[in-house]
Amino acid sequence: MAHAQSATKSDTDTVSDLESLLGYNMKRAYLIIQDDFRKTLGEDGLSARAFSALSLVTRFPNITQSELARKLGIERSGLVAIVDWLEDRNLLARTNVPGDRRVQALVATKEGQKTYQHAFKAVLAHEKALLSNFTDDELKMLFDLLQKVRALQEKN
Amino acid sequence: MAHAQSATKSDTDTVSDLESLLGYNMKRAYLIIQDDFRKTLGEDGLSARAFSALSLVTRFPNITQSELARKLGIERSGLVAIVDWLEDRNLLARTNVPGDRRVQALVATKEGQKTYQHAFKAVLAHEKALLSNFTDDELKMLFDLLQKVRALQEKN
DNA sequence: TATTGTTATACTCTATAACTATA
DNA sequence: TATAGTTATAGAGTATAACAATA
Repeated sequence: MAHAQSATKSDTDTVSDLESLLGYNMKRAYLIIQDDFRKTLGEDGLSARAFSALSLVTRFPNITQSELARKLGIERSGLVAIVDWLEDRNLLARTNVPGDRRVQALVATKEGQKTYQHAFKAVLAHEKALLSNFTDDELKMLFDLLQKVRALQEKN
Repeated sequence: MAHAQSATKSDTDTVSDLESLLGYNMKRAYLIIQDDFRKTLGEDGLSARAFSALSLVTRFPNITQSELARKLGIERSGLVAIVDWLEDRNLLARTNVPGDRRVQALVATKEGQKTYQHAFKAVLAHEKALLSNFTDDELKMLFDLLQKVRALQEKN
């Protein structure tokens, strides 16, 4: 992807060809956002994983762990620790499902819902502040283009 | 960042508010590119870290490990294993620097340079293929916007 | 005192494989 | 046989702290 080369002649001295790869640019940009996220929710706050999981459980009450793992794009096994962590803090609960005793339907507690709404607002506000020098058009463009990348892998 | 909402009314049923966060979109998009990268260079090929390190050593011969770590945005200590790995495969060498015996200047071997050039071309070609349904304008936009995100954190 | 490279160590994230209890 | 949740385990990737050699 030989783009992003609005580089002047003199940049040739300092710019590496990594800069012309989307993967490299994406990783570096992502790390900045990720760092901001962590600062926002704090040392002992929700991890990105817990945040996403809690979000989806809030949005889809009684979702199963398998289904949640699928939506998050991780393995079932990896979800156990996340759900344990959230359950330990009384943010969500595993509940029995009449008719299929294998399944553990997940529901957010009142506290979990409140915690999530609070965290979501904080993250949104911090992103807004971080990206304050982007125009609305630029932000829309960025979201749309990232969505287009994500669409390359249809499954949901 | 309440963008990316070209969502229709009916999407409200299936879309979570995670979709309105840049961090979430960036992570999902990045994982797709990262996955493609790994498939490109194969099981026993260069890792992203080794690829980036080899690239910078090729681009900046005699770079020190401290300087390389700084450019990669990782700790000095983390670089040791990467350099060991590359040195074991005869892709680069640690060399003594007359005048400062603390420093280990890194230089790519002939084989390292060849390996990198080959890998770079492969990654570029795979990215191009992966993103074949993006217009040139879209790609330029995406690169520019990611650069703008990266610029939020000036340090090199 | 400060810096370079290094080791030891630990933590997060993730995957694979195998188990159990159900279906 | 197949599925949901779980456990055990291992491998990246990364960070912090401390050390030896050198400046």
